[in-house]
Amino acid sequence: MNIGQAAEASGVSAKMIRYYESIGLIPKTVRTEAGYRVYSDKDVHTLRFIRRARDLGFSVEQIADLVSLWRDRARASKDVKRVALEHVETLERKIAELQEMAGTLKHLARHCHGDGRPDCPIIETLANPEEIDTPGRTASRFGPLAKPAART
Amino acid sequence: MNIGQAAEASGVSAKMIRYYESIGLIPKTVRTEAGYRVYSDKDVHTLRFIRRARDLGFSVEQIADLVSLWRDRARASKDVKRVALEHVETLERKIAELQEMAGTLKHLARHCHGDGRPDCPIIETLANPEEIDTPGRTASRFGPLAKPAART
DNA sequence: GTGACCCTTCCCATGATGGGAAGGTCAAGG
DNA sequence: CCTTGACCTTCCCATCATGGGAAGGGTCAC
Repeated sequence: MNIGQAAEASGVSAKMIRYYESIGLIPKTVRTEAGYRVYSDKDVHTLRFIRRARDLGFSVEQIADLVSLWRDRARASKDVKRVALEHVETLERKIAELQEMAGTLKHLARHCHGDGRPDCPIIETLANPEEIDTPGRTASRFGPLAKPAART
Repeated sequence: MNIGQAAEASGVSAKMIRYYESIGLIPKTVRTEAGYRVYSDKDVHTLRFIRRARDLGFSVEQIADLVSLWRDRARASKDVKRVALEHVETLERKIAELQEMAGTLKHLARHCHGDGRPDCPIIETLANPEEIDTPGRTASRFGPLAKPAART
């Protein structure tokens, strides 16, 4: 099977297959005399594994770990679980970060007329974070400002 | 004020200030005879605006829009609101995507012993997505597979 | 043998950011 | 006046996973 067919069958683009090979995530394949890469069904199976792991958001580095755990029939399931749960933590941190952004924006947008007039708490808060809208009740969502943190 | 002081005062790194200038997000500054960039308090104010917008996850492109709306005293608040709500939608799509990943993984991890034994539904599902764990009750979280979508 | 595809490698771009090198500038203290 | 250290300048490279595209060669069916 050529790379195009392997790509089709696995859902991983030919470009990415070559890339994964170049970084060592998958081994170098056999080549035809003309230099074409040749893939077996087993290779396609591996590629599918990789694609599913990507779909779950694992980094290539983590996938390398997962693939080698997969290959290792004496693996300890706790090692797999650890990789997975670490990733879950990363995902949840990211989710919380995005939720904070969305929450702040929705709060601001709720108080923006959204008509032809120029006054707008969104722009005003960006310009001057001292909680100008709804003075009093609502706690400052923009106080310490979504931490300058992990810009991932 | 030199770039280092402007960076300090605004929370935007000197590197990024130069970058923002290079892509036209902020105008070219005055320079001293020696070629040093010089910043005013007004410039720092703009940089702070930009930083807050970044903290809320706006792209540089959106920030360019926001800055020009900010400058435009005849702006319509609906234009600001539109930019904000579009971004909220993007954030929420992203959040949903990450939540699906995290949900799937937590589900799988819940059924993984996480001990020294090799059998592990996480790796097995990656290898063969035909819902091997808890056969029966639980709906396939891995059926159509987290869509190959937006790998942002 | 020719056209329609396929494959190869190589380079470039993305987005926002940091690292670092090589060299110029400035202010303070000796 | 000169040195030193902190700052500035530009330029290039790296990140991460992915796609685009060019230039050149291979394969196959008609």
